[in-house]
Formats: sequence, C-alpha cells, structure tokens
Amino acid sequence: MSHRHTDVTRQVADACPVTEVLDRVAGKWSIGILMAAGEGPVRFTQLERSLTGISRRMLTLNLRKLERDGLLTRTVHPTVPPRVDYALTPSGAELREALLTLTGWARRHGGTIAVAQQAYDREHAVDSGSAR
Amino acid sequence: MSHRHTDVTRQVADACPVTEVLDRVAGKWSIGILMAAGEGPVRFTQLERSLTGISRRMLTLNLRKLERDGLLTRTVHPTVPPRVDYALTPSGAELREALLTLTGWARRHGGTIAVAQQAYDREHAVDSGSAR
DNA sequence: CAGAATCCGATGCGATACTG
DNA sequence: CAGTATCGCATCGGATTCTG
Repeated sequence: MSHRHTDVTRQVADACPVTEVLDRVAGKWSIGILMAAGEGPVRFTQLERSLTGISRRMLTLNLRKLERDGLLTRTVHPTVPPRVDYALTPSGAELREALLTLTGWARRHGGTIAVAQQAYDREHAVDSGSAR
Repeated sequence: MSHRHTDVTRQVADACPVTEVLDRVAGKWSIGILMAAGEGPVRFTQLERSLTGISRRMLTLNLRKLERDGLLTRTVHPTVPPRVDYALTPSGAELREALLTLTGWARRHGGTIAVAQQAYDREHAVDSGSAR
C-alpha cells in the first residue's frame, strides 16, 4: 500500500479536493472508529469491542490510516502487557463534529430509507406491469 | 446485487443503524452526485460533466442506488431525444445539508491532511531510526 | 494486549461496445 | 441523449496464524 495516491484519482482530486478527503472516510469502519475514539483516549481492545464485528486487521489498518492523516494520535505505553491509547487530534475532533451532523441525519431517516427501498423494489421487480 | 443486506453486516447494522446508512454514501461518487443534484433538476449529461472523471456506468449505478434509497427522483420526459431529470427528494436535500458540514471540513483541512501524511511518511519511512 | 503476515473471496470501478 | 451489457483489474475486507 505505502503512500500511493492512486495516480488517476489525483486528477479528479485536483478539481475537487473534497472528493480526496472524503475518500478517507469512505471505508466501512473509518467513521465508526472516529466516533468511538471521540469519547477520549481509547485503547485498542476498547475500540475492538465498540465496533462490533470488526476484525483486528481492519481495525489496525484504519487506525494507521487515520493516524497518517493526522486525525488521531497513537500513544504507546511501554508497559507489560503493552498498552496503546488512541485519541483524536484537533482536526479529528472537528471531523467528528461534522460527522455528527451526518449520523444525526442517519438516525432521523434510517427507517425512511428502508421503506423507500422496499417500495422501489416492489415497483421495479420482475413485474409484468400492472398485473395484480 | 439486488437487495441483499450482506447477512453478516446486518448484525452490526442492528446495533448501529448509522453504519448501514453511511454505507450508501460510502462510494467514490455518491456524495458528489448528491452535491451536484442539489442545484435543482439536473440532467444526466449535466451530472456526467460535473463529476469529472466518472464513467457512464458508475453514474447510472449510483443514480439508481440513490433513487432506490428515496434520496432523489428520476423523471423521464418522453421526448426525442430522451431527456431525464434528476432532483433531490426532501430526504436527499436534508442529507445534502448534512454533507455540507462535511465538505466544509474537507475544505478547511484538506491541506492540513496532506502535510500530516508527508510528515508521517517521513517518520515511518524505511528509516533506520535517527540515522541522519 | 496489540499487533504483523498471508491467503482469498467479494466488491468497486473503469474501459469498451451496443441500443432505443 | 441516456442508458445497458460484459469484461477485467484493483482494492476492500474477513479468517486464520504467528509474535513481542
């Protein structure tokens, strides 16, 4: 992986820096992690339990990515057993605030969407038109 | 594709409906489309030009997905040549508002992130420690 | 406890060609 | 103009195994 910027995507990013930024929140877990980390310094296992269903692999990868983007800090306590705390940076905290607006919408319209989907599916199903 | 809810993910969605909703904004283009569609009724080609770099395929797929979610409407004018207008629904418009908060953050911190990444890469590079 | 490494299936997305 | 259909690569993400 390293630090490639997906060469092609870059051209788009030039015209729309927003897209580039959003790409790093696009993952399946990124947002959840930022949310969970907002409650203050959190440990690895803590996050693992908050994000029900996440694998160690993905947690680590996303954590590293967010750290690289300067959205959260990783503090290693040289104890035994090892202990690592994750906390949002100022930028990360601001992002989390912005995301709250989004999750707020999600809570308000989550049900609405499910209904809309079912209506759509009923209408666009293998339907012979108005047969029924 | 149809309407599978990725059985496993469902369990997570139950605990966190937010995740489920965010999944439909997670794509590379969804957000851009919602933004572009916010300016009022927009035509297919219009969108295609706004979202620099998008392929017809992805535009269509995302459009259909958003329509299915009840976030935008698709109006076909039976003329020749055909003409189709896309417009946000009330839900979609609200989502767009929420996303503005996010894109606002993006604009403020886009540069910050790039810097953070480079600093991170310099520090975590194939570095032999303090040799330098 | 907090990872790193590897394997592998599922999905995203782009390029291209065809259509009403 | 506004799609649809098919192909193929790249990335995402899960399961498993090994380590300091």
